[in-house]
Amino acid sequence: MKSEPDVFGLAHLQQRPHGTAPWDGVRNYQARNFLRAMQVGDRVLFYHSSCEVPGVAGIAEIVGEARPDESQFDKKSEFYDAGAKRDNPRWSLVDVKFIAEFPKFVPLPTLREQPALKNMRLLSPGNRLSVMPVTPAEFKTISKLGGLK
DNA sequence: GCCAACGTTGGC
DNA sequence: GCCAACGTTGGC
Repeated sequence: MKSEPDVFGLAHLQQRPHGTAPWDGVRNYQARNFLRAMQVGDRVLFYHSSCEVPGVAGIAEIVGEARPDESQFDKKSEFYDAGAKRDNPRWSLVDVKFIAEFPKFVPLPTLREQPALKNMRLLSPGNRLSVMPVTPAEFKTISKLGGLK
């Protein structure tokens, strides 16, 4: 899952009560579908985007499966969607919990150097999805680079 | 259903 | 700030 560290980084998640926050504001259908496929207990790589050094900062976990994202109905929200209907919500969110910050931040160029990650979706050209799947092997590789087992 | 225009994301 | 790669919108 991607987020801009200046807006909501891994440190922000850690500081929340119980290290938990709703992952709202996803407004892309593909990303939404990946959110809806998530299950409680799924581990998440927390990626920092649009910043000085983009890369993976650490690990989070899904603690609440997909439910309607209330901000789609909130006219004052930047995520308001006039097309979303109460009886058939268009956008979902999941609840995410902080697990660990990597002892070693894993910068994007390092990810690109790894042969084991050459097929990773995150690294494919033009990738703009803020939520995307990761294989167990990719997860393991990146965790090791980050200094965790 | 096609496609141009436009907006957004995100690395650099 | 630039630009490539999308996704979305709307005219036709």
